[in-house]
Amino acid sequence: MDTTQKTQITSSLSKFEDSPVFNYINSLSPIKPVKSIHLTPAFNLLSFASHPSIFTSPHVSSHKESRFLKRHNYMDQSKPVLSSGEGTKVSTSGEACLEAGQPCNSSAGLPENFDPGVSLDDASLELPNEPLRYTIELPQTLKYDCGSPDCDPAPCITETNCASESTCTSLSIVPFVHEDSENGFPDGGVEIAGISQINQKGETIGCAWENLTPDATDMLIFNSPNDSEAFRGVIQKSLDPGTQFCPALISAFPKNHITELPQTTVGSDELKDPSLQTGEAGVTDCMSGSLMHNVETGAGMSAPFSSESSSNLHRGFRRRCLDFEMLSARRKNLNDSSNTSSSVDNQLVPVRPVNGSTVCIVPGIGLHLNALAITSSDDKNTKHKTLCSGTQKLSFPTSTASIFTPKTSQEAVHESLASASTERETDVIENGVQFAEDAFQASACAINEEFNQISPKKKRRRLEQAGESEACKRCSCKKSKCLKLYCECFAAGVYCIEPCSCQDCFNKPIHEDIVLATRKQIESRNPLAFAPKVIRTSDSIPEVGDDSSKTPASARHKRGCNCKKSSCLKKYCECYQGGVGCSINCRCEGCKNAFGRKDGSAMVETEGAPEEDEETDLDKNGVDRDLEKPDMFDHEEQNLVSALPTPLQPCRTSVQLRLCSKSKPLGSFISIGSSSTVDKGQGYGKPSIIRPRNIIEKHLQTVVEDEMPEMLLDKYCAGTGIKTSPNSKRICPPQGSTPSGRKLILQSIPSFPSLAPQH
DNA sequence: GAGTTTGAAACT
DNA sequence: CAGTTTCAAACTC
Repeated sequence: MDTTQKTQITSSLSKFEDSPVFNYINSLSPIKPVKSIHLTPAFNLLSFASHPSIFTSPHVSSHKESRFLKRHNYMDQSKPVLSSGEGTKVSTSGEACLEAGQPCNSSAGLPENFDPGVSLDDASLELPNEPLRYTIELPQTLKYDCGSPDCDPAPCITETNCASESTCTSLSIVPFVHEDSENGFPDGGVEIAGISQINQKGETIGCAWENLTPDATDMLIFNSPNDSEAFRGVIQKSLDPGTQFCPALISAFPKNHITELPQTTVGSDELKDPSLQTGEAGVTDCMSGSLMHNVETGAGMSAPFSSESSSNLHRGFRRRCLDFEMLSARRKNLNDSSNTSSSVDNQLVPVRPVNGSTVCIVPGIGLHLNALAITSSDDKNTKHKTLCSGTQKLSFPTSTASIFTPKTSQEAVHESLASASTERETDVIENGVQFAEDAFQASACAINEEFNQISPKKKRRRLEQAGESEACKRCSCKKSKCLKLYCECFAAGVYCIEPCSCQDCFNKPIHEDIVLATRKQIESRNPLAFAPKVIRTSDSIPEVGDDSSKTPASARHKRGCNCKKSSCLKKYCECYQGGVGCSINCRCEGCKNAFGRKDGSAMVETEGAPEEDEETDLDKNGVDRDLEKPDMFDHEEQNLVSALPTPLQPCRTSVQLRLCSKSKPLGSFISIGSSSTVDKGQGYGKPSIIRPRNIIEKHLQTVVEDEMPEMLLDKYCAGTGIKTSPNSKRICPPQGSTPSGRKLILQSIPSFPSLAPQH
């Protein structure tokens, strides 16, 4: 722009400003023109990862976003500490913000003004109420903060300081931008806005703060022994009240939906915790889902700031946060785009669980999420142990439910879900739910991780021993560089994290390119390589069907096992580990799989009735079958409730696996049509075990798994003509893979979502 | 915590 | 496709 233009603009602006109309608008709108301008650029840089890359998402998008969000979170935490000064950072935008922030903090102590009272409160409280406005309001809050006398106009977030550093402003501004749609960041704006509407409040604030705080969170890695403890306290807090969680969920939900959710719980609880108040904003941001925020906030908050503890916690979360962020962003997008179902499909795959509530899974992200979910589950489990001694069953994985624990939360969720009449709404809600779950799980996992960080192995063992080892994926690869399927993390589509004890790990966001490339390679060899190992065969795969009965549940292992010495009674056996019975596909010797023997006899164990006709049964009513077998949990939560405590591990495993699959590619795979599949679905192998999990999870899991396989099969088998299973084991049914209904679903299914970025 | 066992994954 | 090797989880002590 030429100076002339600028001058013109400025002049015009001044005119406008002068005009009463402008004033009026100004009064109404929180947005400040100036900020918006700065922001746009910043945005680009920051956020957007936008697309989930294939695998994704985790890496790029997540990474970036995560950072973005993270900061927020951290900021909150750090806030108190901030003053200390981290001006040093320069590199990232966030860092830049820091600089900007510093001045603010130091200068005026603005932070306090800024956050605490107003912003936080508003955020937490208001969020539920006025989802839509958040975007707008946030800015306002910012304004207020900044604008507030306390904050010097100059130093604060506002333009002057930040101006130089677009990031800073950008963050705060973001919301504005979004609404204003001023910038050309439609996406960014949207996503951001979408990501955390709720967050926005906090975020916005958080942003500013974060900026101030900088990456400290990232940067700061403390090994404070206390962390765990601090965490506990926090976590417990967060966990205890289901209510808290609710808020998180609420936040997770699309704005529209949010309103529906019970607000009361949120506000009160969160507010109660001082810690929450302060820290949450940031946390929520990260979580986008806000799920995290409870936990984190609690953590962060609780520790009055031992930056250390909080930092650690955050770190742990971070990873998860990324996912969440991703999810949230996408969800928002979905919501936004919800109008255009098609678009949505690509990104999210709404699944309809039993209840009819749909769950959306993010494709690319899916992996992550899935992984997270899985991991989370594990983590959750672990947490439960530690945190909730009593409630083992509450598995985080199911996470939301468990987390929400309190019925209230769950109920609220359900209600919200139920409330949504239209599919979209349901979808959205579910997305929200899922998201929340994911976030939650992630958070949980993160927490656990943090927790566990001390000694991954030990923790791992503990968990495992506890039977929850599976929760968060952790690997200890030494030679594979975590770029092969040997690596559980990689196989699960997630990045390795701190708790991992791997060596020379390349499965990190930093090496995203490598990871993706490797994934592609592997997928090229075996398209199903990253598909869930456990598939619900019954419907989809008749082949097995022949003796579908094999697997107790409708679920089966994708390739089948090849056990020779373990008699399929140990986790060495993937079928057993997945909580499913062995099937024809298995080449095991001396199969004694408790979930169902290869010959089919075993299956009986669980049930008396053969599953054979799962297809028929499922087709008719997946439920029926399930009913027969506890294994199957259909989707129904009911079953869960009744669920027996069978071998937890298997359950978990199965669940986890499913989750993983889910998270991975599955998400992407799952298509809208899935509903049908879901219905059928159930089948986890011996799901009975699984019950503990939340309903939601179940739904998700079931859906995902079931569908995935089918989809995969269909795709590969029918669609591509590739019949093979990766191993050459029959994945595709010789005949027509799916009997009737399923195929439809498959078609709808996007494609192999797998990690691979866009093929 | 170290070592062994096991079976999937990868390689030939 | 089958056999072998590599690898890391699962398991045991």
